[in-house]
Amino acid sequence: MTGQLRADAKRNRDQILAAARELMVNQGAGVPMEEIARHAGVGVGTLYRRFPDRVALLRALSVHTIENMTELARTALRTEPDAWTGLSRFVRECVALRLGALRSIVDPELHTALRQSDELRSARTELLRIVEQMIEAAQRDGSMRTDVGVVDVAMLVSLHLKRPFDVPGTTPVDMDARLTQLMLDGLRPCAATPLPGSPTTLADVNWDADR
Amino acid sequence: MTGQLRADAKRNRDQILAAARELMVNQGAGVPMEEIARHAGVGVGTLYRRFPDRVALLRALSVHTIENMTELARTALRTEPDAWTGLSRFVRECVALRLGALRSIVDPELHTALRQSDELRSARTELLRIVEQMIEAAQRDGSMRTDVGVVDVAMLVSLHLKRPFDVPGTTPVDMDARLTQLMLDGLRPCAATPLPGSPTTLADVNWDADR
Amino acid sequence: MTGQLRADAKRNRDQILAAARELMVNQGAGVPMEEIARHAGVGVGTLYRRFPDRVALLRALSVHTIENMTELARTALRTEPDAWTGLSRFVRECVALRLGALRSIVDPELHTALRQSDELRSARTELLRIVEQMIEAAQRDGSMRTDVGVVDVAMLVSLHLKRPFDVPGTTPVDMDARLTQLMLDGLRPCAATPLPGSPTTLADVNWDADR
Amino acid sequence: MTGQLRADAKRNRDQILAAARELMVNQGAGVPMEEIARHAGVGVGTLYRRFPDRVALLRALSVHTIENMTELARTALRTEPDAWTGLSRFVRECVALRLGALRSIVDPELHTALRQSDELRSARTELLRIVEQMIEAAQRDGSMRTDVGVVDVAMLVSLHLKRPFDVPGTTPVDMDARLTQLMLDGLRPCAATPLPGSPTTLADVNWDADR
DNA sequence: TATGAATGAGCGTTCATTCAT
DNA sequence: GATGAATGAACGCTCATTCAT
Repeated sequence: MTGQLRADAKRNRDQILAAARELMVNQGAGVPMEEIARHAGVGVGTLYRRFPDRVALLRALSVHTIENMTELARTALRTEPDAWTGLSRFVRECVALRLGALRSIVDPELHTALRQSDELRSARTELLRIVEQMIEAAQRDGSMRTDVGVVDVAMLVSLHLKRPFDVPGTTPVDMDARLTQLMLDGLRPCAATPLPGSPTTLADVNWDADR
Repeated sequence: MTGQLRADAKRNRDQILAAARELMVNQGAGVPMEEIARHAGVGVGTLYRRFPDRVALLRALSVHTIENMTELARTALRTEPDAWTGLSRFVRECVALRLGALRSIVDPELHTALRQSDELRSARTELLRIVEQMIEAAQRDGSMRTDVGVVDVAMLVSLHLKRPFDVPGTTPVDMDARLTQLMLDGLRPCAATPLPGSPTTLADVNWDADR
Repeated sequence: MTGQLRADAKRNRDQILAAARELMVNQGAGVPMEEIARHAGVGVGTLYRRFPDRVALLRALSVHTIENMTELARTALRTEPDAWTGLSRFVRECVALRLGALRSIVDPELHTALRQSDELRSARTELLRIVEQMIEAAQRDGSMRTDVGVVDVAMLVSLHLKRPFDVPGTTPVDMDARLTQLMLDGLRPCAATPLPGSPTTLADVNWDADR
Repeated sequence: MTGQLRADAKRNRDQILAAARELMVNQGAGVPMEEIARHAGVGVGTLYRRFPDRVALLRALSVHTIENMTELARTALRTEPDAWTGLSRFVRECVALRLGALRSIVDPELHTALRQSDELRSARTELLRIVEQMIEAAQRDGSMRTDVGVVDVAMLVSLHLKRPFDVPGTTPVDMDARLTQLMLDGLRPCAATPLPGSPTTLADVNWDADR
């Protein structure tokens, strides 16, 4: 009985998240709440019942997204023959799906609000730990330069999540693939020019300063 | 008399552009027009007299910015010993100054509006031509991979114009330098993995499709 | 079976009324219906089943309150040695319990809606009749000025139902007692300054004009 | 030149305050801002330009009102033959004009916000000082009971600012006069029943606790 | 010509009420 | 009969743009 109700509610929640993801990734985090509701096929009231305000919605979306990414990372690590291939695949998938794009779209004020969330914090840490494993393995077997850490890679990927402009004469999907490959090549040991500073790893970061 | 007035007017215009640049780069293209006017030390009315609406302001700002970049590119080309060094310097300068950041901040709707401008179009072409010279020279002397074109590089740089998040435990300026270097290393011939598609050069692009 | 249900229903009804009274007296008649329901430990649906809208709830609440007051008046009349003492006690009790405060909290629009109720009308008449008895007796034995009627007293008391501001340095309960005493002293014959108009009694009032 | 503009602006400001006073006194402090604007003959934007939010409007209104009251008190003190007559006149005028009614209409939350204002605080103190002079003089010459202080009187008057219900068969203005007279008679020495606590004067009150 | 006042459309959010479960 | 999810109208407030001075 409650199960039924919950099913409906759950479905609504999911539709809202899906609509929000699509609209926010394409048009920025400022999309009118009403438009999100409309796309999800519900009234604004329903949206607000699930997510008390825009920040809450963004938070839920971010956690959801990060969990998707974690899943992708795990699969890549498990499935691919070596760490570097796994990492490359993971990065390509993130870019293709624009997973995580939200973090980069958010305006500074919202961004600050987001950082407060413990749930987000721990989801992020879990993800980064897995990516760090891939990186360390790749560095150990010599397929990746050793002067970069997870945080460097995360920042790099986050830059690539912005959808590039449409340039008439090119196809966006090709452009994406080319840019991503250029980024990956920059992580290889061969061309490595010494970097200023030192690799930024999970251990270096004091996330608590966020609080 | 008119000379006086024109001087004043010019000054107003410049102050407005400066204020707009600073505010928009830091807080996004959505900054209230009134705040821009206040920072520029003029009334809103004056702002609107110079730039009939937000898009016009953005357009002027973009042209101005591109002209700055062109200047930087020219100087780098003239001053540095070889093309690759010139290109690297130019890229680092653009990133450091966030020149061009506006294009990437702008929301899609504004972006479309911007593309309509002939003035912008020709300023951009002029800039890209110079960068293309650097690229071709660097490719000729073997210091740069040959499967990329100006447009690829431009897209790549534009991704790096987004200001990265503050990660507690790192300094933004270091982070910038590291990420930029990684991007540049990806453009070197040594690690080059074959790219899908073909290098996108000025000649390949049909800008007219924008109209 | 039905008995069970009715008992439950009755209990729900009472809980709702109690919650509504408490919240409305303290926070005004505008309290969200959902908050009332929550405080009563029921769902909104249940609240709306019992009371089709806010006005109906208010009406029930008012009737209930007036019945309480009637009870107090009866007891005071029966228990106290003389009419004036009885009246004073009744007034003090009403003020202390903020009985009737709802009438004064209600915004004009709701107020108009309330007046339509026959049930309310007759409960009120019953109460006023008893108070009138006390007044007439007190006037007869010389302990109360003779130029006032029930309606005057009722209006006066209703003014005193508004909770006074907290003034730092005073205790609300003391303040209440002082203000109430000042009001009662004004009803004594001794200081009586002639009043404009004539005493307003039950007989003078044409309640039907409300309809 | 600015004078002209200011004249217009000033006129708008005054119209807004007048509209706000009328609507708030009659319908509570919750009147839609848009309705206030409409009554004032301006757009909402204008209202918000003058008063950044509802609290600011209420604050301005309160200060304005208190200043009116101060003026009335001063005149009464100067003009009437003795202090008691002056006080009576002042009280009657306040009631007739519903001056100060706003303080009593305000919902608790707004009320708290209002107390923060230094401007309001000092206007109020100035008013209370003058009323205190009248009270002390009246007490000295034996025309007023000595167990009450300004704060008691202020609270009493504030209760009487609530507009009484329309009772069919009575005229509101008569009702006002009768109720006010009853209040004043309660302040006379003759019928005085000892009050609990002690007179609350300006000196007793620790307004700073508000901050 | 520069100013900043005025306008009103638009967005975020709340809440009374309805209705499917 | 009880529940609480869904709806949408309404209100507070902001900001782009216009226009009187």
